[in-house]
Order: sequence, then structure tokens, then C-alpha cells
Amino acid sequence: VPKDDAPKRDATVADIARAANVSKAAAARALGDYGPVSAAMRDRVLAAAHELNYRPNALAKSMNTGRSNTIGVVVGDIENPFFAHAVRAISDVASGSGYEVILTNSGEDLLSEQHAIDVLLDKRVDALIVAPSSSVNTSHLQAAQATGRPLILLDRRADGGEFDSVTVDNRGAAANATAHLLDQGHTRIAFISTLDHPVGTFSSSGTVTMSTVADRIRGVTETLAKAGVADPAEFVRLDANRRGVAEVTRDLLTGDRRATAIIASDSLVALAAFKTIRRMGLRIPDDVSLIAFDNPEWTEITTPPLTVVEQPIYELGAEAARLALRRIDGNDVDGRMPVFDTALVLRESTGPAPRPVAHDTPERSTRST
Amino acid sequence: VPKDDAPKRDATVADIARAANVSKAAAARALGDYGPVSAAMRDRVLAAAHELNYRPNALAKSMNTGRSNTIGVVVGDIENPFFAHAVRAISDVASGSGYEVILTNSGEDLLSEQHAIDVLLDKRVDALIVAPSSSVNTSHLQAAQATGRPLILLDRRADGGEFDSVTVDNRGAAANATAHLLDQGHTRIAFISTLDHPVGTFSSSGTVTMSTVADRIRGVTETLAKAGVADPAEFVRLDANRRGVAEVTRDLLTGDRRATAIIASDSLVALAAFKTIRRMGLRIPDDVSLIAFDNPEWTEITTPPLTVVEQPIYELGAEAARLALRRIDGNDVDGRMPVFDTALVLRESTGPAPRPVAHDTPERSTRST
DNA sequence: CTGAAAGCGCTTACAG
DNA sequence: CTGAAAGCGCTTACAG
Repeated sequence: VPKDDAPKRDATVADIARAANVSKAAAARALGDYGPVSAAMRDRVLAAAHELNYRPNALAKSMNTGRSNTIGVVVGDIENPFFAHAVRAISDVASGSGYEVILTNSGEDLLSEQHAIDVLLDKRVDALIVAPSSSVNTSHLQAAQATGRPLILLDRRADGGEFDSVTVDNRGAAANATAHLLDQGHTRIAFISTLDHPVGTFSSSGTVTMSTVADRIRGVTETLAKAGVADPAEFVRLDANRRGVAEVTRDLLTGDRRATAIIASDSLVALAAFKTIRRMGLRIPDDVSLIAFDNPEWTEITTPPLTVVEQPIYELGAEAARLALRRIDGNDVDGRMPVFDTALVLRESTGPAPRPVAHDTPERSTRST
Repeated sequence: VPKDDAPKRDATVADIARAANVSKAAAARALGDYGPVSAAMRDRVLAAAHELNYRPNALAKSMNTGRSNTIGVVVGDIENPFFAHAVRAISDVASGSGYEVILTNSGEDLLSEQHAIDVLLDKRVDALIVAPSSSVNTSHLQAAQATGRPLILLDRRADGGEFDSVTVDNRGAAANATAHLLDQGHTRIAFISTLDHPVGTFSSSGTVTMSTVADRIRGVTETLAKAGVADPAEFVRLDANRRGVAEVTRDLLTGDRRATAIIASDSLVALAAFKTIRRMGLRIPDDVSLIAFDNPEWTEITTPPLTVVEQPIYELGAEAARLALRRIDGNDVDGRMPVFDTALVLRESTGPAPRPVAHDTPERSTRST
């Protein structure tokens, strides 16, 4: 059997050194472009490297330098356009500085998130960007931070430590949306989110562990309370993940005390709610007003186009990446917790609240008085 | 200065061995769970590891084992729902087998793609899944394959080698869409794609380097030719990336010989075309029929809902990942080039071709009999 | 079952 | 500028 069969093994510096007839150290210097090498020697080494199809082993390099030029990212759901856009921004900034991104999906599950972070840490990523599924259960975040590697929270804050975070003013955003609806005469304003929340009516915001959602609920309920609405959290629904957005929407819009407006916590929820409203034969905004968090392009071409809360998603991701890079470089960061503003984009899915007359609803009338 | 300051350095097997008073080899065996260890020793080692917050260095492990438990993925654009969905599938399958995904965006740029592949190869990924931006310029793909690591092409084929690929029957899909339009009386059927193609009318399919697009063009033009349409490629437009979908759409729908139907090569193109058509004051499908490749949920809630070519995207990604894993395990694979079927989902954006009367078009009439 | 040694492919001091 | 040696943190044979 001839030995020039298949070159299964990758060429190494040693191979190059041998082929170029120089010491390993010299070959390594020429290849890695560090330390002094004579032009002649460099040429010989590079030629040999090219000849043998040399590819440096980044793993070996990382072991020595202690840096992997990699940023680990953990998001809730890559398929949510919000995260897709943010990840794109992170990738752009990272690769602009010679870093690669390892992406992981937590599915908004705490255990998956913990595992993902462990794996990324084991791979010795230089920094971690994570959208934590819980702002309460943060021992894994603290552990990650304890390794000394930079950790930046994306879109969500967390308790139990001094974490860098890049977020949006969710409370203000929700307050604005709510105020807009109040202006139009709405008081029965629903908020739908797809947390992995126990089925049932929302009781106190103390149980809401995702910071974005907690902030938005606060924005809604505070604004309603200030306007004199008796039970501001009456139409807050957080169990859309378990029950399905469709069912939650249907319930909200059926019965005696039905909601006249819905705020959807992301574009996916808005889409599902929109479909359900249509299927119920209700009109937007005549029967129900609808506001969506996030502003994907399709919200402009529905009938009617959607009123949305636009978030600076790309900036959010880009800033998280920049923060991470600065931390990696050991710089003490000033703006450790930037908070971006949102914009309420008024389109046609919001309108005056329907007059509170009992119209053609097929349910039995059970009003005492 | 006290030395119990900050434990900057990560704990290593050596540290654990020292703390547990055993040999490095024994500690390594207990930690790595390979080789024989007595229960007592294992307990002592594990306790020490826990105490010192030991995290195995996956880099070091990879150097020895030659496997990184990582799959490198290169897509054209993470923000395209097509790729987001496919990547999700890849992640699901990969993490189900203990693999992580390193994601890279090529922006459909050949140089970025080459660079991305180089970096991933240097990081010693165990396999590569790439959606090649060109099926002609494939030297980097051949080089990647020459390293011996599995390479699976996603969504697109490539010349110049025996590449595994997971694709869809694009020719058939386009043919079906075209036939449907022909049935409705359309003959001036446009196809719009956002390649980085030189501005100008499409001439011969030989210049189209992306296999999916080339296949779709073939599907359209062959079907038109078979139906007796004189110049089947007359309304093929591949320069939407440079000129913008809006401008291309406007041109197609203006003038004497205007298109009566448009096939959009992905949901992003469809969205832009839809907007433009509306802005022009044209009705869908009365004035123009529209078919989109891909079936994101929003296509159901536009007015009218879109007729789409649905691709089994998740299956595509999942199968690519499965193929990669099988290749990693050294199994010779049977179905090296699975081709999935698509489905034409009829909704309301396609209808009878408008009667060929000269209506209220504001341009000068320059027909010489 | 346990330990000492060599090696993975690089980089980092340190002498010539 | 050049080379020999040690080391990064593990795993892999190989003797006890």
C-alpha cells in the first residue's frame, strides 16, 4: 500500500518546519506572524505552508493565548424576528472585530439556558451575551460572571448581581401605548404575553420573572390606575404559551366584560391575535384595537396596518456586542446599562373604543339590575 | 497583598488533583468519566472539583480528541425567515446530539463565505453546513471538503465536486406556480430575485450562479415555452438587489408590455413587491397576481392573503444536520442529496389575468402598428 | 484500580 | 534573527 494515500491528518507547524527545513519555532513565528523572522525564511515557510495546505489550529492557539475570539450568545428563540435582528447586529459588530458568534437557543427555558451557558463557558468564549429567561433565578448568571468573563444581558435585566445590560424602556413603551388607547376611550385594555406562566388570571407582578414583561405590565397597569381604572390588571394574560394565543384572545373578546383593546407583547403574539380576531368576525379597529410590540415589515401591509411599538433592535444588539468587546479588552465600561427609547408608530389598527352597547352577542345576559 | 484575592485563573485538573491529593491522571479520569476509578477516589475528586468550581476546558479536550462537538453553519442572511427557520432546525437536531452550532452570515457574498468557512475550519468544527452563494465558484467548498471534514450544502447545490446537499425541487415548484398562472390566463409572468446580479434584463440562465434561482428560472421559462409563450424570460428580473425590489416591480408593472403576474423568490421580495403594488394603486389580484416563495404566517393575514410556494424548511435544516452527524460518525450516507417537494398553497393573491385592454396608463403610446 | 509519561498543536519566554 | 525547551489543560497508552 502506498503511503501517499489520503492526507487524513491536518498539516501542523512541525510538518511545515520539516518541509521548509527550519526549526519549529521559526516556522511558528513566520506562520503566526509574531517575533522576528528573516524575509528569506518567511518565504520558505509560507511556501511550504501553502504547499501542504496548512490551516492553523485555532484550538491550540486559543489554549495558549487564553482567547478564543468567540462570543457566545444565548437567545430565547432565533425564529422570533426580534432575536434574529439582534443576532444579526451582534454578528456584524463581532465579525467586524474579528470575533465569531456561537449561537444557542434557550427556548426561554431556564434549564436549557443554564446548560447553554455552561457549554459556552467550557468552550472558553471570550464573552457571553444572553437574554435571560428569568430575572429572578440568576445563580447561573452569577456563576458565569464569577469566571471573570464578560457577561452582557440582552433585552432583559436580572437581579442578584451587577450585570451589564442593554435594554429598552419597556415601562415607558407600554405606558405610551396604554395612554394612546385611553385617549381613544378604551379602559378594558388587555396585555397578552407568551411566558411559560401558570394558566389563570394574572395576579401580582411579583410573579412575573421576565423583566421586559414585568416592566410592560407595570407600564400598562400604572397608566390605567392613574386614569382611574378600577382593576388595572383585569385583562393581563401571561399564559398564552400554555393556552395558546388564540384561546386567550377568544376569551378576552367574549362575554360580558370583554376587552376592547389588546396590546401584544411581540409580533408573533400580534399575528396570532390578529388571525383570531378575524376568525371571530370582529373588525379592527371598530370592534377591537390592536397594538403590537415590534415593527416587522409585514405590519404595514395588513388590513388595517398595525399600530406598533418600534424598538431599536439592531442598536440593542450592536450595543451589547460593543459592550462585550470593550469588556474583553479590559476596559472599564461607563454606560453599563444603556436603556433605549421606543417609538409608538400610529397606524390604523387603533381607533375609538366601541360604544358600550350590548350588541349581537350570543351569550346569555346575566346582569343583575 | 493577600493571595486569596481574585481567583482569576480557572481551576484545572492539576488543581483538583492537588486538592484531592490524588494523581493528575486519576483526577482526570474521575472528571472526564473515562477509565477506572474507585468510588472513594471519585467522590474525593468530584468534591474538590465542586469546591474549586471546576469547569473542564473544552478546548484542551478537543485538541486531544480531535473533535469539537461543534457544527459550523454559513447562511446567506439570518434575518431571512427561511434561514432563521432552517437554523432553528439545525440547532435542534445538533443540540439533541450534544453538538453546538457556530453561526455565520455570508450576506450572500462569496468572499465573506470563503472567509467564514476558513475560520470555522480553523476552529476545527466537526462538520460544515453551508448555503453556498455560488454554485459555480466552489474552490473553497472543494478545499473545505479536502480537509476530510463533512460538508453539507443547504438549500443549494454546487458544481465542481461531489457535495452532499439538501434541497427542494425548485424547478418543479416554479413550474407549478407558473402553470397555475397560465391556467388563469397569464402569459406575461415575471420572476423577481435579489441576487447580486448585474443590472439589466436577464439573458441566459448560464449567468445565474445560485442554483435555487437558476432552477426556478428554468421552471418558469420551460413552462412558459411549452405553453407557446414567445419570449419566456422576458420578465425575469434578477437585479432586485442592486436596483431595489420596488423599482424593479414598478418597471415591470408600467408601460405597454407590462407583466400581469409576479413570482417573488422569497418572502422578503414578496413583501416589498406587495407594498409597491399597493402604492401604485393597483389591485391584487385584479390588476396583478402575486405568488411568493415561502410561507411565513403573515402571508395569511394580508388583504388578500398570498398564494405561496411552501417549502419544508424545517425538514431541510433538520435533514442537513442529520446528514452532517451521520458523516461525522463516519457512516457512508445513502441519500446524499435528498430533494424535498414543495406545495403550492392557493390563496387569494392569484386570479384571472386582466383583459388586455389599454387602460388608463399615463405613458405615451408608441406602438407602430 | 493507580500513577508517571508522552502527546495534541500551538505560543511564550530564554538562551545563542 | 534563530533554535531548544517548557507550557497551555486535557487525553491516551503503558507500566505498576
